Amino acid sequence: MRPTARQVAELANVSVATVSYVLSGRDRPVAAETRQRVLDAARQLGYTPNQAARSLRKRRTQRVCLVLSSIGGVPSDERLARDLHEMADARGYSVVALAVYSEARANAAIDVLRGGIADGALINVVGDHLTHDLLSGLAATGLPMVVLSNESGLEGCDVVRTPETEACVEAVEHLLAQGRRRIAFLAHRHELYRDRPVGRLLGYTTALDRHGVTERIITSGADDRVAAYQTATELLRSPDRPDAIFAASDRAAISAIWAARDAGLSVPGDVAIVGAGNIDEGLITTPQLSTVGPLRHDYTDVVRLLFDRLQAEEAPPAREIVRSWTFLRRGSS
Amino acid sequence: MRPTARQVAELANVSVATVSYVLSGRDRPVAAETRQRVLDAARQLGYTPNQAARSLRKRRTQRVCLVLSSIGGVPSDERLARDLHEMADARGYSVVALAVYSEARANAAIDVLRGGIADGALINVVGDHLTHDLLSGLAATGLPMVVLSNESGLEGCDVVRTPETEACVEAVEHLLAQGRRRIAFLAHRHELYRDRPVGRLLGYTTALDRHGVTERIITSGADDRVAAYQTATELLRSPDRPDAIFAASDRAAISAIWAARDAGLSVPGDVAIVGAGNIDEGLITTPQLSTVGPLRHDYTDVVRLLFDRLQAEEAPPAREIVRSWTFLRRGSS
DNA sequence: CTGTTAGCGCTTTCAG
DNA sequence: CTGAAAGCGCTAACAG
Repeated sequence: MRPTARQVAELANVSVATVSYVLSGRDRPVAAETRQRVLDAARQLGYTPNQAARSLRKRRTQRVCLVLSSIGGVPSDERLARDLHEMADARGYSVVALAVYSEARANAAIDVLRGGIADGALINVVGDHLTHDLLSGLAATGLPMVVLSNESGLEGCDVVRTPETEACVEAVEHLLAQGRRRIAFLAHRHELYRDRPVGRLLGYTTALDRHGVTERIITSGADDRVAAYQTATELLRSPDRPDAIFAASDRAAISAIWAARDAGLSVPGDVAIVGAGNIDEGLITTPQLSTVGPLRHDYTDVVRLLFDRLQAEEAPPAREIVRSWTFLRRGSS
Repeated sequence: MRPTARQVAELANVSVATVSYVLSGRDRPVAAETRQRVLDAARQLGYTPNQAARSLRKRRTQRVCLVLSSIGGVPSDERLARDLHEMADARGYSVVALAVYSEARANAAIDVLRGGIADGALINVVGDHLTHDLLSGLAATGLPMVVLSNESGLEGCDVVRTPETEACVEAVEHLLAQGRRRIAFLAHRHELYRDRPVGRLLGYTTALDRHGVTERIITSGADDRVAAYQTATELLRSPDRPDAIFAASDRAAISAIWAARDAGLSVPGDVAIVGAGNIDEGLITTPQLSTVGPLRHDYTDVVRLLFDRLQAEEAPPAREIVRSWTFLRRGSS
């Protein structure tokens, strides 16, 4: 169905080798007139080289793979994807994205990667679908990869850490310092179904533990603006309503601000609200949203890690980047 | 680096053919004991078949490709992606996603598809990066594809239409019927840089034309919640503020509701607000958001189109689906 | 300057 | 029940 180099060669009256040299632009001297014939033939047939054959032969795909929890679930993924695409473009790579969603598909995604879909991978999957073993096994194949994860013991790849737990501790301590004692936490689902607290939830519990506050109000809702609004509304209309809400995502926190306003409560007077992620939208709420997160949303350093690895002669030592997360006090707390 | 079938074969003391038969599970009789030896050897070496080689040989990838404007830009993409993944899973396909972003990358994406990255494609790209010619050229290669587009003249593929223009006309006529005359439109960028109005913007201008209203207030902002908030704020604080805002996205419309409330205006008393897309979040605003959009967010019919095509013996005739879009009056208008 | 040829790693006849 | 061998479409020596 699709034309092959062979057909182009026949049409142009040259060998397939010449077709290959002309079209892949490798520096082999070829007569201008011949080159033109090949180009014409290729255009006429609508020829595009078969990537499977090419990468089988060259043993590289000129592709990188972005592995995410889902397509469009997490706001920061958008920036990560943009920055990756930008650098990939500049270095002549194309980008494909893979969504993990479930544990079953985590295995499938690993197989696709092991099957050689790309020369390298940038992995940002929250939750525990992509187990440590899966990741280690993949790294052990020699696939260049950089993983955004706070898990320990990841070897053979670059790791990007986000000290979110520490930053969340700081945020909750800030609330405690104001005298708030009934602090509710809106969690991401993936942080709830674990045997012990991790990540942002761990920040919450750690801060409370540290200050001898025993009350824990933990609900889900951070994954979803609507759920967050409903949860916050329930919380805020209950007789023993919290005096602070710490949400594991800014989106949920913003919903909480709206829930508070709609319930006739003042923020931060009646209830302080803090989010996580530092999305721009926090600047247009009334009051502006206090949050923990990165000061700048820039993943170029992360992305560079991957391309350094791809273009290195031999595998460089595993590197680690620690992204900076801080508490940003604004009007809502 | 990565083990090949040959190495598995040597370790198991069988031929590569046997390895292939055992691992790809095709129904060739093979002794239980031999099968086990192969399985063990494969496990021991951590063998995963090379997909490039496999699909070169089989002339199919068992993959489908989802082509989007961006990763995580459009809320409806999330549903589309989910539904596609679900059906792909059920039929034994994997899914890779491609983001187009710019015109340059549109060409790159087409090349990747022509290069045979997948057996079929589901394409949902707004704006004009993916030109009619690019799409037609791709369809002409025989690649099974379904395209979400209102453009006419797309041949050789299934097309999914969304009658958004008509639904938008209805929404604006509803505003006009209320006596609103200064109706502002918050547009998506891609609708602004065209020679003539299309899509949702066209709905806006058509309705106004039809009712002899000459005032046009067209701004950008629909792509971005923050920009929408700022734009709406400017609009609403100006001396000749609009009495209605029609936003090309619900996200922007919700920002506009906030902007109105923060400006001390009542919705819909002082200003009516209507969005587009019918996202769930419109149900938790105060007042609830009037919108145009689908009643149910379900893409299984769209996705089925693709898999029907993939699994058909010979190419079925091009089909067309028209998704239903309606005006949903709620509290904000 | 150009053609011939040997694979890349896999699947699938065809022989046994 | 299993192996040998051809070949998917391409690239890269090597030979001319």
